[in-house]
Amino acid sequence: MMTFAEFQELVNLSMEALCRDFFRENPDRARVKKEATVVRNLVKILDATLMISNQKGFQAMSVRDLSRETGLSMGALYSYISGKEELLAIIRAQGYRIVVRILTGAIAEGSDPHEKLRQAIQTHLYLSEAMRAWFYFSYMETKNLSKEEQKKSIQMELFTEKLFIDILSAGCRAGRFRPMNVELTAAAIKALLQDWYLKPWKHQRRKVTIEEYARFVTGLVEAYILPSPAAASP
Amino acid sequence: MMTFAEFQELVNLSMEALCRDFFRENPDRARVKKEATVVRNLVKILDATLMISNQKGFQAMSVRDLSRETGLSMGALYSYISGKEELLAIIRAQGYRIVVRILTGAIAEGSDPHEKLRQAIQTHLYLSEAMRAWFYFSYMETKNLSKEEQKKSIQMELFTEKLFIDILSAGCRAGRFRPMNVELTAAAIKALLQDWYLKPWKHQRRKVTIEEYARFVTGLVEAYILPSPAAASP
DNA sequence: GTCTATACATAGATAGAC
DNA sequence: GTCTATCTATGTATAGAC
Repeated sequence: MMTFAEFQELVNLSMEALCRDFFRENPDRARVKKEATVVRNLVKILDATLMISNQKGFQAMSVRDLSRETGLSMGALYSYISGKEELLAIIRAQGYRIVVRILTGAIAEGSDPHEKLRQAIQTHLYLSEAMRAWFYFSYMETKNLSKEEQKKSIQMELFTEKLFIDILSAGCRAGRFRPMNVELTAAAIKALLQDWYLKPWKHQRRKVTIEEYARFVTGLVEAYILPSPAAASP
Repeated sequence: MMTFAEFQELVNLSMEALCRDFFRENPDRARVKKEATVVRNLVKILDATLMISNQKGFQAMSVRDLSRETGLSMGALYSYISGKEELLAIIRAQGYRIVVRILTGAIAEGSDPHEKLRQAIQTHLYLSEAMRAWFYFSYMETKNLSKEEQKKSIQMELFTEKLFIDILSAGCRAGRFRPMNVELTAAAIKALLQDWYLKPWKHQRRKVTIEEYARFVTGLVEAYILPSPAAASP
């Protein structure tokens, strides 16, 4: 299996790459035109937004906070973003694209259900670690968004959960996994994976590495879904 | 095992009982003196706070929102609370007291580790369902609190987790459970229990009852911690 | 006890100089 | 491209009539 360091190197998830993509797709969005400048400042703005929001909440973050943290004046800030609301849309949309791309790519690789499941658990964990601030933000702020944005958030949760549901279902049909409620099981897997980035303080304090955590979750899930040795032999 | 309806009837967790307790302990806190009035309005205020905050976040809830929702004028509101901040303190403190009381009480009842574990899982779930708004609020707003209040929140998470750690440890020592990383296992149980109130929409949509969910979590955890039949027999 | 009216601070956003 | 100064809306909180 891949280590987290290898994963992080393999997929370039830097905020810079993300902002460059965004600028090239929406070149006329900002008042400023030079790519290098836009990317440089957009990186600052988005990084600062995630950091401040994850400390005290997006709503509590004022644009003045953002100005102080980025070193840009109020006026400069508003030449890159149309307002606070747009920040939410950019962050969410760019994040989702990456998540969909990486997760579906990783799962396609696996051959049998068992291997696919391990791969999905590990990739989901690694991805959330590489984009921890984004995942945390996305989870915590969802309920404060507009109804429409909330819907997209829920769709994303259900999309990633569906990846697990499909793997589990395929495994059941193939007789590799024992019969089970695949929806509940997939929901449980999601909850375990989310706990990693929702409570970083807990795992840091106990010095649990992400590789250990991946093995633990895999073991816990497998103990539940694999046919027990006793039942399988006769 | 007890059903949720029975649990809810057994322990009276109404907001009214909670507010009455609070008033009797802090009789000189509010400007208003008549118990019936204070309790009646405090119930309105706290209920409204939880409802609005859980929809758009505590920070985004204005005192004017609170005034509209409770039917009390701004002036009247401020004769029950000293400010928005105090609301947080009241809600958190009263909630914690109840959680500690109910959980420790329920776990003391169980005899052996296995029974205690089931009891703890079920009670934690039922309690979070009976006080769903409070649990959701507590989870979502923690990161937005003052450093000191955050510490109390984390202590609470660790306290309830410790209940599970102790049960698991006792079970391991008694040879009833197989050897395991009890801290990781307890953390996983917490994550599964929290998922119930963090994503009510998911379970509602799938028509999963809380009794079913309790059985599912118990089954999942037991599959992991019980010595496997194959390993146990020789 | 409850209300209305209001003070005062801070928020988001923009105009126009440089 | 970036800054400072400023507008307007909204927020928390209080004073004082009833």
